[in-house]
Amino acid sequence: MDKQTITIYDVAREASVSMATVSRVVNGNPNVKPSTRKKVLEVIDRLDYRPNAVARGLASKKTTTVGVIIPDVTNVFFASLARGIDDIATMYKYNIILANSDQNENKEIQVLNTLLAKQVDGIIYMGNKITDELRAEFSRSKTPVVLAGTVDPDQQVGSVNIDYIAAAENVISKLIEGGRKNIAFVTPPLANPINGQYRLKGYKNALLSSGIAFNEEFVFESKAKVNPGENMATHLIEKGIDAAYVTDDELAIGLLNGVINAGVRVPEDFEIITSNNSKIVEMARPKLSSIMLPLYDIGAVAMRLLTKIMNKEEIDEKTITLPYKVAYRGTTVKQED
Amino acid sequence: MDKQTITIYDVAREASVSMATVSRVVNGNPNVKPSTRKKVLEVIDRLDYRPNAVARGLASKKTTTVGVIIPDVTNVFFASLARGIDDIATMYKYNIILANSDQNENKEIQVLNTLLAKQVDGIIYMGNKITDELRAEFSRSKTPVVLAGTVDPDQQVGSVNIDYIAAAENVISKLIEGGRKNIAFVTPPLANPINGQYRLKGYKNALLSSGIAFNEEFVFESKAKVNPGENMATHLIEKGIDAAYVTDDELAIGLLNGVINAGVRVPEDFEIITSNNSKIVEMARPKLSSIMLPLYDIGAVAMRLLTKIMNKEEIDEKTITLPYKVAYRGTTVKQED
DNA sequence: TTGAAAGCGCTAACAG
DNA sequence: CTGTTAGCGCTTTCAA
Repeated sequence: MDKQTITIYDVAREASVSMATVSRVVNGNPNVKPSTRKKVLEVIDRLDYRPNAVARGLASKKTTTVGVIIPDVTNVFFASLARGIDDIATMYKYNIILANSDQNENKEIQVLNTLLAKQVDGIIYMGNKITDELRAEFSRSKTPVVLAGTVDPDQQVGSVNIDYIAAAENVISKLIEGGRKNIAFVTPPLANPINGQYRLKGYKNALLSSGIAFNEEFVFESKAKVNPGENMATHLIEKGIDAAYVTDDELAIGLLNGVINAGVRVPEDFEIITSNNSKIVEMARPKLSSIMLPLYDIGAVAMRLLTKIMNKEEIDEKTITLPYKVAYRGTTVKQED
Repeated sequence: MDKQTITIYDVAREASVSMATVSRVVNGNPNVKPSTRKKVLEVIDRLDYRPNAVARGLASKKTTTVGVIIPDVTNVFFASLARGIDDIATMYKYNIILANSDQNENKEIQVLNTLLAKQVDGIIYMGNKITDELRAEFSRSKTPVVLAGTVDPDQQVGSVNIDYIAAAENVISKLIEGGRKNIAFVTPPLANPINGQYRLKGYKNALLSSGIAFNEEFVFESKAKVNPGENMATHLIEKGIDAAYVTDDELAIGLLNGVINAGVRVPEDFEIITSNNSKIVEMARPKLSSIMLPLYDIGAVAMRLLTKIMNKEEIDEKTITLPYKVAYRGTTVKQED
């Protein structure tokens, strides 16, 4: 036979109290006489009783678990956000159900639905473009949603990001000040508004204020992987590119390696600055200069915001913009700020 | 008011059947007259009914979610395993609750308990050493556990790994054949039996069969990070090391960069071969030679094994050893197998 | 093929 | 400070 699972009822019987009282001590309700509490606690310990969270969830309509939709855990960028999310979740007694979406729209909808079926108390979404269907699903359920490292131009739900436009503009301006004229904008699909709208806008702004004409040929779109980055190097060099602002770290390290392999000196003849400051930047040689996106913090703050919403606390501003810095390392001439 | 959550009861009423019947169609029970099924399905669609998984879990005692204990999602090695786990989990209609443990014993016990409280149907554990307390908890509950990329010398629970001893012995022998005499064993804490027992044993075996004496001074223990690896480089060089077998990819890329920065040529004067073949190997320049640990597969197979156990199917062998290959790339003189 | 009814283990009024 | 009593939304016998 199975070891009989022991319930709140068993504890109540053994302690000669009602299950309501047991429930109270389990939930830390102060309205219990110390001696009673002690007695109950003893029995709980003796019987090795463990409250059934599922039953709890059904009765209280709260599961203390939040759903996290992530493109791919294997991507250091998102993994770092996830780590921030989980730490804060744990701090507030929540668990996370992690689901990979591969940025695939159907999968996202699908995953969202099973998350809602599981009655998660909230959802953190990381991804790309928020499609209309997804937005519709979000607003159709009353389950709160917060976006982490993901923008929704509509700002219907909470979100945590940095000012991508200003950050890009900032670093590109510095490149220009340093004398670079032919600066490439290297990025994964522009479909992601962070790249296609915000960062690209920062890039254009920087060019504009320096009187440099925007050249569509200097925008390179590719998969966010090392090899594509490495392979595109000669291509950029042939075009006379002398610096690149890259929006993904894997792409950046690939490009860096490709450029060096082609015999071009970095940073003397070719500068590179990337955007996420994930741990990849220090695996590079020379180490990659980068906008210091506070990855962990974005995840942590997003989760914190979500706890507030779930808790129905007052929110001053649900669209949060975190500060950022820039780390000038080995792939730029400028080595400090 | 809240939008009233619609229940199986509402569907039953609207469709003029009993909730039992609705339950049957929702669960794909064949004992329902096609016309009835059709009618119910229509109502479900019209009312946009979504079964409450929590209630389901309570009634059926199955949650279709498994707990995954991971040291740190941010670590590419574990993240890759997690990806394999999630994909197979999804395939079998399970969701995963992901919990970071930081290899911290208390946290692990703690996490395990909340996972059990949430009535997960199974657990996948990734980590380090299985402490006695943890093992005790594992066997105390009837919830099945499978280890992924983690060994338990006791083999009480299921596990998926490769033959770490043979793999290490293999690559180190090749290094010796190539003429290397002073080969370092560079590793994160030896407390993990994969490193401290298995791989180290392979290292010793290789030395032994070549008549080389084991030198304790050639074993370097460090954190599994890039910087420690980079910093230890000169240290190794001073000791006359001319090759290194590294058990962690981050450590390996750090060491590689450190060695090159010190002006030593790789692979001509110093060879490096690492162990996990995570995506880090191709971020290195030259690319890191590595034992091809089938990361994704280990996770996938572990989850598959778990589904079988949860399903109470016959298991031929719960201690699974996957095959591996070796990729000789730029950090070894030998460039093919 | 379908329905009635008894739980699953716990929370949350409500009463005392 | 403590007990009684309804449910929470669904699965699952057991009958019909």
